Amino acid sequence: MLKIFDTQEGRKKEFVPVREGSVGMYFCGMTVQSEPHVGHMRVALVSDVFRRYLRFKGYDVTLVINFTDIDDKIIAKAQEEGVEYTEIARRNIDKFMAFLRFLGAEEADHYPRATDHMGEIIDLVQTLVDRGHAYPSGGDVYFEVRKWPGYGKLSKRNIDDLIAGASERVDVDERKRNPEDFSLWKVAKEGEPYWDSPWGKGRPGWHIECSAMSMKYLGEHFDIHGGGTELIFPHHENEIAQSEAATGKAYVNHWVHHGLVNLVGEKMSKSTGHFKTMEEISKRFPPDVVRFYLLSTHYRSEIEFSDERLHEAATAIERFENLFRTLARLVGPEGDGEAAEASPGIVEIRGKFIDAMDDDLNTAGAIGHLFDLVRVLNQEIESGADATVLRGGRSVLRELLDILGLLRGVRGESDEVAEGVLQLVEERGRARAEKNWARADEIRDELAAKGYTVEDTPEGPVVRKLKG
RNA sequence: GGCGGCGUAGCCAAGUGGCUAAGGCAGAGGACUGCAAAUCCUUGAUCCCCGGUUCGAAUCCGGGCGCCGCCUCCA
Repeated sequence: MLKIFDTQEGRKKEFVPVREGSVGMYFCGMTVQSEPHVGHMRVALVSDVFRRYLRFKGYDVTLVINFTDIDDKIIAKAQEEGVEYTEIARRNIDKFMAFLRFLGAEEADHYPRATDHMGEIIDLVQTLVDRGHAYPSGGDVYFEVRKWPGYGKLSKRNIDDLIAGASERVDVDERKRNPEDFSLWKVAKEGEPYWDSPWGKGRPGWHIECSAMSMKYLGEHFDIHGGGTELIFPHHENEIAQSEAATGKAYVNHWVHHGLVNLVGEKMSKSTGHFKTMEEISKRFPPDVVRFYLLSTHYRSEIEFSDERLHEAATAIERFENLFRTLARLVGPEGDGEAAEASPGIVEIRGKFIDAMDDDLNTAGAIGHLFDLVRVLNQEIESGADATVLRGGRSVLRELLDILGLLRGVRGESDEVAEGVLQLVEERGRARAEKNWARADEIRDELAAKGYTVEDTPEGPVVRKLKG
């Protein structure tokens, strides 16, 4: 039975879809004010693995990831660079999409942008005004928080504490009836982009777009809404208030919040400039390494991103690659040849993997079981198990790796080698046949200098590229 | 000040009442190898501290210490 944690209830709940057989998921993607960083990749990965696993469980999944492509910072950045705000948005959205592909995340079904949904946003604001939950004031429109009794149920805060705690920071604005009210629509300042609305020229506040767009693509009540923990308050709290006040019904069943990605103990933050861009990461580490690393901690935990951690992940990943290479050598490529059912030990491990994933997507536990599976397969190889059994075991490993989206490109083929390398390997073979060990080792050093390592197996030498 | 989270072997990290506390990285010993590599075998934990509940707690409750996040744009 699949259980998924829900921030609102503060516990794992059995997953029961709103509509039988299908799942609607909405994740807050990014505000495209600056380049995507590793933190954004965690959303991409968490949503991707949720989708893969729910699909594995037989659901028809619709995934929506939004882009906030209009806000103060984007406008400021555009003015600073002297370009249209759309240019800033386009550039960063393109990068986000490129890194999704880099990581091997499947495309979402929809990537809605705020600026493409002004009609829906304005309609929703109007509904809230009509229902008495919001009020126009000086070209702005505000949500009246005190009129919504459920306010604070997600973030477990009450309004008075909020005001007291943040008294120095809450905007004091004479257009608001109460300091805790938040804007649904903001009047356009001179020189800013704007859209026409019943309240004059302006643009949406930050929170309303997610309500409008999620309900457009997934309905007024859907299954999973996700994002980073820092979005719990105020963004998601406000989203619940707006959406439920507008529709009069429950909005989301499972609020899924992943932990933040830190760099050496400190949160990455746009305001401090303390973050790593994906561009930097993608140049230095292969996709599987980044993916493996991000999945080796439970999604709700914080995770520290460091070179040391990434290098460990790279070493760990090699265990899988080595196994696939050995298997390809012994029993041929995947899909070829007769396969028997995997051995009982492997079938048991498969069950444990699924149990872990059923338990709120415990990818860290699941990966632990995967290493058990690797060991069992290596043991079977060592003990000379039948090729059909090995093929069966390999297909289970592949099935489970696919759920995590790992090692999809790794088929165990030999590495491409540069010119002259094979000749050296052959020469080394001759030297070894003549027991000229000194020459053989010398050639091995030469190969290492060129970036290759050679392993002697019963089936002959295997050349591999050294990992940089 | 308010709200919330975390503290498990050298490092990372599962486990949330009951078999010998997963797994990875690093380390040590062994097998295999001409030597390696890969692989296999063996090897490491007073579960932050102090009380309490319980037949039984890493796991629940109370207190303490330490670290972190949110309350303001942020995945």
